Amino acid sequence: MHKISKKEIPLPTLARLLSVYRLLDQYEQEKVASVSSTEIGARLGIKPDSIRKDVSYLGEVGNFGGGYEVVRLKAHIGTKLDLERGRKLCVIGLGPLGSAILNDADLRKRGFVIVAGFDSNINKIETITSSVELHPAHEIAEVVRRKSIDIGVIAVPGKAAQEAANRLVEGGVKGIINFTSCAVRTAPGVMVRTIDFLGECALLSTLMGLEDSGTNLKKL
Amino acid sequence: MHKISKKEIPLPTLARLLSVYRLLDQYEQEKVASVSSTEIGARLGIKPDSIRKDVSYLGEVGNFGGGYEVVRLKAHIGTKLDLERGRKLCVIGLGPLGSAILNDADLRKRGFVIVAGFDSNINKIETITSSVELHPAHEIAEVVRRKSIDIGVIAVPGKAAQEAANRLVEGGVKGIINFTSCAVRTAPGVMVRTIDFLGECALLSTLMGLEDSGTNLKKL
DNA sequence: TAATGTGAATCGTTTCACAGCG
DNA sequence: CGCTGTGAAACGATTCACATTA
Repeated sequence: MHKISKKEIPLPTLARLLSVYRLLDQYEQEKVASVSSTEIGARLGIKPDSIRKDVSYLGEVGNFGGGYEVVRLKAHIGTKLDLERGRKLCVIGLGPLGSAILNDADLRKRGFVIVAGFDSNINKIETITSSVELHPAHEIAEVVRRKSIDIGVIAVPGKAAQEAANRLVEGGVKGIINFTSCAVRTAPGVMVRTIDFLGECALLSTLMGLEDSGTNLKKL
Repeated sequence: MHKISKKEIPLPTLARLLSVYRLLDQYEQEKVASVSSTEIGARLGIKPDSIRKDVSYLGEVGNFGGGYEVVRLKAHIGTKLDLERGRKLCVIGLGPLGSAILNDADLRKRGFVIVAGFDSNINKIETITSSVELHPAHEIAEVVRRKSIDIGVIAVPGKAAQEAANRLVEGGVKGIINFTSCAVRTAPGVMVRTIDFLGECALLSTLMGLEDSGTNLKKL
């Protein structure tokens, strides 16, 4: 089987494929047998064309005239993208946000397990009740290495983000989720995704303030 | 002055401009007088070319040969994009995530004020301690309208997201931040930004699993 | 007939390269 | 001379249109 590479599949396509996969999981539980690109698109707010092209990056799998078999398409995407693999995460920063993530039940359902939490404040480590092992921040690199943690989630104040990232990279993580508004630099090969709530608020607010300038109506 | 419209400024540019603005704020506090596109870019992980083009969407403001005056550029961006305007937010869903957002101090610093919180569980409303007014979920539309809330933050379980969005739109919000993995549909004119932690984890994990296929080295 | 799969056209963004200015 | 500002070229993703097939 041909192993897919980053180069041959656009990032937006990958992101959409993942949400299609989740949707298919729902359909599967609801015992739906088959769906069309139109139905999937309507449900996800994506054009059917796009769904079809996205799916076709992974090879043919649909039934001409009869849409996609739910089980088959799900398996197809899952296999090609190796989605059922588990990942070990850790959370750095145990403020309200970090604590919320620690106890997030949805992660587990998708194969993500949080195996450690860190904070520079020793009090918090002793106070917080959680099923996850908690450690002081200076042990990040060591624990990440020892437990072979794949992904680090940074939930510290902005100023401490780069330092946290450095320790994670030192420990050998291959991916980082950064909840800070601050850009973090890492070694090549370590992927970073930033989730910037404040930034999204600002973007939304700005968009709301700009002129619409002309109708968006294409056809009447 | 020419009022900028959504059509004439690309979304990615807008997002970058907002982070430039935040960076300038920092520089201003550090009493830095001027910066070049190269410095800004290095700090933000963006190419200098891009910074210059982004800035130039708003008109000329730099000093040829001498970079940008921090104060002037900040004012320029701030004015053109009307960034100092305040916005009223509300949070729907007072689980760990929603509660974390309620107490987020950074929002205030940027002109965002949370003026209401909602949950369908009456117990939570009575239990949670917060400076924000809390209401049962069935009052969403009414309170949003009465307080002229601009933005609704959805922090409920996925299944309840669409319903929450409907109530927000009914109340007249102009923007929604959706922390759910589920797509929400709204009336035209109401902007939605989705922050999907689980999705980001999945995307990161998948990217980590794909082949790099060939070096990325352009020049040696 | 009702859907998929896909080259080709289109659209939008980024990058390039250099003219212009202090 | 250094750095901005900007048309033009390159790139990447989306949309279109239609041939294809159960």
